[in-house]
Amino acid sequence: MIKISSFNVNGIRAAHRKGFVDWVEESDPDIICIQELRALENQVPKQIRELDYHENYHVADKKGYSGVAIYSKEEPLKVEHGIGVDWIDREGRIIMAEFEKFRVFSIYAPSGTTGDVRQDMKMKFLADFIRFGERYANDDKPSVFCGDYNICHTEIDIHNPSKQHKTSGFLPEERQWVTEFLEVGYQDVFRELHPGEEDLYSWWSYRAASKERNKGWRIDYHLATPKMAEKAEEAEIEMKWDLSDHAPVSISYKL
Amino acid sequence: MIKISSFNVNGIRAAHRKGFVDWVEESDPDIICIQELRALENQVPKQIRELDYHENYHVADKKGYSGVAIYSKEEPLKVEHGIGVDWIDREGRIIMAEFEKFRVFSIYAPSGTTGDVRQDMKMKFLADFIRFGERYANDDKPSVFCGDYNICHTEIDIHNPSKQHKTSGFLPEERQWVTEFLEVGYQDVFRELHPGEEDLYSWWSYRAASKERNKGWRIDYHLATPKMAEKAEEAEIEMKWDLSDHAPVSISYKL
DNA sequence: CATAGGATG
DNA sequence: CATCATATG
Repeated sequence: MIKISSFNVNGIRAAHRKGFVDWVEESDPDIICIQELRALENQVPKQIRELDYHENYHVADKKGYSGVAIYSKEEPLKVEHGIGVDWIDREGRIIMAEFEKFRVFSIYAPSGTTGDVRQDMKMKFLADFIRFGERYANDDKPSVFCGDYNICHTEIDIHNPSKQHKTSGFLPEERQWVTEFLEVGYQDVFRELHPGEEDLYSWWSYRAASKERNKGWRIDYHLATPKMAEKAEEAEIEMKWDLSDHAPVSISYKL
Repeated sequence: MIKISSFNVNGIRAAHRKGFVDWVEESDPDIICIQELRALENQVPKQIRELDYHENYHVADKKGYSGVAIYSKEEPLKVEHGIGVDWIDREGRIIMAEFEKFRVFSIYAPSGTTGDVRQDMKMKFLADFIRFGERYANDDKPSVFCGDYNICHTEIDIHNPSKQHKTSGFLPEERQWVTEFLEVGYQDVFRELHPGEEDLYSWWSYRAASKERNKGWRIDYHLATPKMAEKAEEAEIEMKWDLSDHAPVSISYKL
């Protein structure tokens, strides 16, 4: 069994102060897909770097902004950064680690909440990203795209859906994009293991005590090819840790 | 007896979080000369504004920067802001409150620690300020200029003096300026009440545990005309409070 | 080392 | 509401 966790840490240094290392030791994932590192590699706290994982990073040009990583107990056979689109790759949003039996991606899609300019870039990112996804959809080697997509797919993925139809992250065109990505050949592994189950979220606003009231959004996914998804056994959102505004989404695969 | 406190709060909002109101209630000064407010008047915490003091402010153009105030139990007969030099007055460094029997000033001299440009401005400020001091030196009404001058006068006003002769705040020309200000007709009231006494400081760097080791500087003064200084009875640096990197310098005058 | 404001989420 | 960068001290 391989346990893979997807976790937007909202600043690895902040998460470290709140007990990131305790989480790693207790949850003990084999692979951790990190998003929003908000640090350069050499700014990652020493206690984290001393964990028994191979670390691979893809950071943004801009300091303190974005950045993804994959930590793995096993050393990857190959690591790739970005998707080959310059402006995207300078924002540190995609990294891939290839192992003998599968590939893992750590993905951080742009947020569109700050206005039209960023919303337009988000949609551009998504358009390019779907083509990137097509490259791996029919490959013999199973793949899983873990990360923060900043989109809730369906009404049960967001609290108070009726009031959110004009909110970035739940716009019709964004939700449609998730549907299209699934049509390319990916499966929403967490949802398949918890079909129809309500009130399962992976992000809560820091405002208005959203987490204690569980007024959240499910925007962090494992999107996997069928050969990967069929191996999934158990999926959990690790809500008990308060390390970030997101919670780790951890899934065990029988590989 | 009138107790006047001079206190660089290093951000009134931060000082408030650490118990500024407790200090006011326990120390109970009649007049508080505040420096480095680092807030607009309407950003001052409500609990402070609800204290039983008349408040008068002189803030900087730049938000979160500099700013002085005088809080007084009695309402001033007159309040004046600045010294009539535009660039100085836009930095919120001087306010005067006039009462029946005396005048009080709250002064915040520039720091020169960030480099030559600011050091030059500090010396320019001091040159203009000495002319401002001359206006009140021979006035019948006693005056006291309370504040943070960012200068240690003599070797006993700074820890480790032999190593500081090239440090902004203890440069020969700065120390000479204090001497000249005294020659204009002001007295260093705290020092006159504690002549020759060592290890009396009003500021400690936040670095290297300077305060617990009492590795400080005395840069906050009551500089008073003779008619004011002769009324001083008791002077204390209130080190027990940890509200700022400075401590309040409180002197009681028999007026 | 600490306080602010500003950008970003 | 929170994290980070930058200016200032």
